[in-house]
Amino acid sequence: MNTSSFTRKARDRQLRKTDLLSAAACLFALQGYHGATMQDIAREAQYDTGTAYLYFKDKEALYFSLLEEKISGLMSMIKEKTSVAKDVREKINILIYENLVFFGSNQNFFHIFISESSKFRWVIDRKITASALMSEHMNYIAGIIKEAQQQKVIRSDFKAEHVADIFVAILSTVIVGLLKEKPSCFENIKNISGYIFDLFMNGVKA
Amino acid sequence: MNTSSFTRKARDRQLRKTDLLSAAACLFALQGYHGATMQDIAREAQYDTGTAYLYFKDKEALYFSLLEEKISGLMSMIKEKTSVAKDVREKINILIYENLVFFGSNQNFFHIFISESSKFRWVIDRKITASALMSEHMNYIAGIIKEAQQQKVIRSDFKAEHVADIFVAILSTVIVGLLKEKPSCFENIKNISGYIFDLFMNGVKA
Amino acid sequence: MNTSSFTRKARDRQLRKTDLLSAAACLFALQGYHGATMQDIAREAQYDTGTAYLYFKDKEALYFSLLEEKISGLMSMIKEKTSVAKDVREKINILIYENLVFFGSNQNFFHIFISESSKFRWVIDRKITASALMSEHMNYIAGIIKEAQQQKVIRSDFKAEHVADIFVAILSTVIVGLLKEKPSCFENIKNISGYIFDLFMNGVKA
Amino acid sequence: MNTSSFTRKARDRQLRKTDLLSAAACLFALQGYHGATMQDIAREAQYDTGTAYLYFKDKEALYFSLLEEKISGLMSMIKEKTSVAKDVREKINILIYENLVFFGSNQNFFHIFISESSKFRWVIDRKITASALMSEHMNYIAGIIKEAQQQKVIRSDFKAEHVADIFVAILSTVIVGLLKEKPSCFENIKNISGYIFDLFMNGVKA
DNA sequence: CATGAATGAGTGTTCATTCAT
DNA sequence: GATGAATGAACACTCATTCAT
Repeated sequence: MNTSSFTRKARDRQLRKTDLLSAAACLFALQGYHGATMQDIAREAQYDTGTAYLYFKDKEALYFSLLEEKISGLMSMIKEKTSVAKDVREKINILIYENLVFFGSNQNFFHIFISESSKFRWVIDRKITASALMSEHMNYIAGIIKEAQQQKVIRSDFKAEHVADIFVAILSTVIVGLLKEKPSCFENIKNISGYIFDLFMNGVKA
Repeated sequence: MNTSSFTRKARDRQLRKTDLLSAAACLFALQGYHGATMQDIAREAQYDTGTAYLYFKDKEALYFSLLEEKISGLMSMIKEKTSVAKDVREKINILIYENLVFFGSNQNFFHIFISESSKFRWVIDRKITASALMSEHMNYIAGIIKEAQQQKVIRSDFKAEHVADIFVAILSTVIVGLLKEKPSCFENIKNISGYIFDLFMNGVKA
Repeated sequence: MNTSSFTRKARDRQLRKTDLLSAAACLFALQGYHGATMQDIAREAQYDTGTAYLYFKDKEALYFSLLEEKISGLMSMIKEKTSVAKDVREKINILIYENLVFFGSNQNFFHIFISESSKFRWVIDRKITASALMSEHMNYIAGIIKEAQQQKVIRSDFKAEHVADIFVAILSTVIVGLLKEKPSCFENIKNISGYIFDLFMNGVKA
Repeated sequence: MNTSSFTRKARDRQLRKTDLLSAAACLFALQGYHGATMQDIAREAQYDTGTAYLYFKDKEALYFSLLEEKISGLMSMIKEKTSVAKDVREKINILIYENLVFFGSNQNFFHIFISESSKFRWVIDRKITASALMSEHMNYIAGIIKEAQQQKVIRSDFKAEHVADIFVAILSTVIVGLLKEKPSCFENIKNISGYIFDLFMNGVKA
């Protein structure tokens, strides 16, 4: 009984957090970090202002929780899917494909993601904060790139980390383009994946 | 006499504006648009709060002036330098080189530039503002890409605008990498330019 | 339960508003619209700065709420009391009497009222705002005057609206005199009413 | 030479003051004391901001100079014209007539005048200032009323000061009405004067 | 003396955060 | 735990006033 009650409590708590994080994703994406107010977010999630503070220490914590939740979701999905790849080329293809799938169904979060990518550091109230998750994510990709370099699939004259950055930059740029044109066209993802892989591997020369 | 006095006044005015724009570049880069206060910016430029408002209608105007001044500077430099290129490959090379030169000596502004690039729209106080300058800049690059496509230098299966976006993304990513590692290493720009051109044209395959 | 809780909340809210309106009446009367700061008003009502904004959108809204509340209070009292008058002379007498009673116990507001009466228009930040309430009040009085004109109690060679203006001017002037001399002497209102009626009807000739 | 130079200087100085006072009259009338800025007033008079401070200690001084200049102009005119009256009834008639003439050609100032009349006291920056000129003006009128009372032209059961207040209130109210309807109809002043005298003396009864 | 740029204190307003109910 | 009113520090922006030229 205790256990189940504890479990239910914990589950409820997680439920509330998820509600708030969804609302936050929506509003941070639309209005930016500063433009979205805690009251707006709470109300969007159909809670009251103070309630948000029962689940998140402050606005920053809410923001980083959102980042953390989404990125770790993306990472675990990627890890799972890439683990079955027969070679590193397929791994990269899966990486691209899964990113497209993920951001296709997390379009709000994508806005936050790229805004975050473009930051070297996070400054709030003169206090610098870094997003550890973001680095972890980049490191994982860099790991795959390194593997590809060792297998002579990818040139080795650049550091894997840099190549990873460029990989993400190209991927993000294509997604931005897709979202600008028709947000719903995340259907033929298979094709788009292929294009991106081609672009990344072979560049743009004729 | 009148003329010289007018000239000096105009020059002084421009001087003050430049002071403020430099301070703004520094603080907007470090703290972001919302994080930087007008008071901080004014004080950084060694003026008083109200003085800033003699030169810029409001915070937004200061921000967009900064954007405008820098981007139009970058654009005019690029236009001038690319105009002497003997072919489109050289044009692209110059484009890369001049971007590196420019952002090497406008590192503060670079932070703002990429943060701005990553915005689909600008939301301030629920009012959406678009940066026309940014589009103009991208259009110019897209023009060069289109030329390259017509001359079969760049593949034609992507729209020029998308290729331009990817070009800027790769360029920016490399600059970010350079700034992260050693902000001063903008010396061997020639080499770096070559790498970027190669990356852009041929991709990362081994 | 819900109902009572709702009622209490609504009542509390009204209580807060009333507190703030009283403080506003006091400070606007003493310092004028521009002289009184929101901080002063809030503090006078023993709230903090931001609290005032929970109840009134902005300073102007607070000011006009005050105007509205008081004038509509005055009007409804006048309407009620004049409705039982047996003839139009008595109506006018009641009008005078009730004005004296009202402004005797709303002396702060009286300062605002006459300052407002002396305005042709309201200019805040280059934006013109008119006080509809004030016109309504004047129209009601003009209605009574018109009645008196039709019953040959008041001369008909002036437009009722102008006579109403003069009526209010005389009334206000007498109240100003009373307040200047001894703010507490609103006791023998009956007598004063008579004097005013006489003055209004018969003028000052010997 | 010294003398004439001194004279010219003094005259020039007076000229500048007059320019500024006219501009002030216009802007204070239109925008109110707080709404009109020193810069606006100076520019309206075609001077620079600082110049205004060479002639007036501060904004308040400018405002009160305006009041003083106009009211003393009005008073001296009234004194001159009433001095030739053959009896006190004619004095009062002249008083009315000259007020209409004066405010007809000083419509801007009239707005300021009535706004000032409706003030018991002047509060700027928590400092109370009284307008001595205004009292003097009222005292002069009260003197005429007293004379009329002694000559049994006006009833003696009210204090002369109160009757003077009522006199001014009626006069102002009529002027407000005229300005509202057609600012230019200050032509048939003779007629209007007669109406006002009648109203003041005999009231509004049929 | 005239100028008008610079000053900086002060205002209205917002919003992250707290806490009594 | 949930609420949402209260808080108060912080911000953008204004404008009377000064002072170097």
